[in-house]
Amino acid sequence: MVDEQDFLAAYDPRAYPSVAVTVDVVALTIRDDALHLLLIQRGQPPFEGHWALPGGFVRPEEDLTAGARRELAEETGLGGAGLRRVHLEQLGSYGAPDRDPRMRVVSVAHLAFAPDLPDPAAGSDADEAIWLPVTALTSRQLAFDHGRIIDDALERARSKLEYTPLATRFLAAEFTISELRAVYETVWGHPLHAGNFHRKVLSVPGFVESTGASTERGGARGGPRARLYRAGDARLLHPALLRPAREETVR
Amino acid sequence: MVDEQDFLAAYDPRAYPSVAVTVDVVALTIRDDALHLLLIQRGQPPFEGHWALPGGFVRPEEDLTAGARRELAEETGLGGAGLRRVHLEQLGSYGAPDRDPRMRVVSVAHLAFAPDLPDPAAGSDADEAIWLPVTALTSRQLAFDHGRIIDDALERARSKLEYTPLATRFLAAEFTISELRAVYETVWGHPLHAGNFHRKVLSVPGFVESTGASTERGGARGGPRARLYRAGDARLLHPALLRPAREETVR
DNA sequence: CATGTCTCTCTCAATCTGAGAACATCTCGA
DNA sequence: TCGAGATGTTCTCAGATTGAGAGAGACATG
Repeated sequence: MVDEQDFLAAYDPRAYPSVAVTVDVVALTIRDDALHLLLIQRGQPPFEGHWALPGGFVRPEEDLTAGARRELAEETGLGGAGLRRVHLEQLGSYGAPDRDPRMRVVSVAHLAFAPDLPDPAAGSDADEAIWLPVTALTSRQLAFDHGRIIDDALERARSKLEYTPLATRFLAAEFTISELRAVYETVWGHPLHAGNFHRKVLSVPGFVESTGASTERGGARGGPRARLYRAGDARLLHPALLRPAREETVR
Repeated sequence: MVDEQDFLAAYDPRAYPSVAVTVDVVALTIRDDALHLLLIQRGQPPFEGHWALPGGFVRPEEDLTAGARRELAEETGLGGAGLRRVHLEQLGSYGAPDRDPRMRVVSVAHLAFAPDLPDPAAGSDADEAIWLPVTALTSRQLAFDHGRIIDDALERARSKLEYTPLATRFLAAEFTISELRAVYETVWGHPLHAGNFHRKVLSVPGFVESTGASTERGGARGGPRARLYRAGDARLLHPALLRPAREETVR
């Protein structure tokens, strides 16, 4: 069971064939009531012209999450203050031996939830980064195994909204219950009952807290001014805000 | 933002400083109504004499999960057939720059649920592997950041029992509802109401299916023979089997 | 064979959810 | 300026789910 390489590596990991480690980020935001993610069109082979997640090699002195935060900052043009409202978590690692034709590359994928951000400045990095609606993904060619990473990320995002208050990270610091509901409807992909959602959000301890203020105007198409809330101090929703039953996905 | 190394790596990842990638496995099982995990006492520095998770370097031709499965097989002595009943999933990656004093090592941690297995054969691998009760962890010195990995794994395990039927992976192919309840009580660390648990398990579609048979004898301390079930075809529990409220952990 | 344990079912109250409705407030176009 | 329509918020009510307790019957042990 113990081969020569393992034996050497036990004393000195440098004796083992090297692997490159990258961090990739699935950055999600909501624009015009549609879920968007940040993609970059590749300028060189492999997969030249295909779309890829923002990412790059981990630097020697930085932690994995720090690398992801750096990549996100580079591609969005966001500074330290702006990044603070962005949620970033590790999604998982992807390391199939043939996922990069050049050499063995293990990618540590991350997932980010961001409020609506301006379009990336074209000159901030060498490549062209854009916010693409997830519904437009099928028409784009994706590089490497990024299609699978994105699928996993979207499912994680849907799931996270159920038991964490992270939906608020898609919104400004102050928001209305209806705006929060729109986040859920966009990420989950189906409408929710306004009254029941309202009741549920206010009943979960620490989900949101009232600012006391209201919006300046009513809704664009009518309706009264809405009360404003900010994110509460809960890290988990209890009881959770569950998606309606989805029998198909269960088996 | 684009430094020399990034620039080179864009064309050839080999130009980038190398990182070692390992897979580690937090293998959990239940013995004598106590949660145990597989640990190995290290025979060489660094952390000589400390306890570590089974793991090792990823081989060039194997996927991450395949590497974890191989490590698990080596340390448990389990063959292909035995491994099939073991649940294995990726937990997350740990890559703090200083987590291994020798060089930059990124570890892709995995989580395994196994039925009660025999003690590892002493000669199956160079190191001494044992099943240690998780309650005894505080008295052992753990190598690297394996303490944190184990903490994360235990929390993941507790959470997984809520919304997946994976508790059955701790049991033999056929089991009683009481044995299943014992798994939950062991992993969650507190007793459950027998009647309500029974009702819930049978009401969740696809969680368990009846074999029609019953145990040969009653319980060791009395009681009727119990009906036997096997795992159903559900991959998710819907509605979930939630832990009782835990206000403390929420904020 | 008496005692205590355990499986399994049942009841009841409390809570939560889904669906619908009521009502006041506001925007917009006629 | 006014009416129509949309929206925010609160209620009601029925159905489902959960927590707690109780009880009938089967079984091991001494």
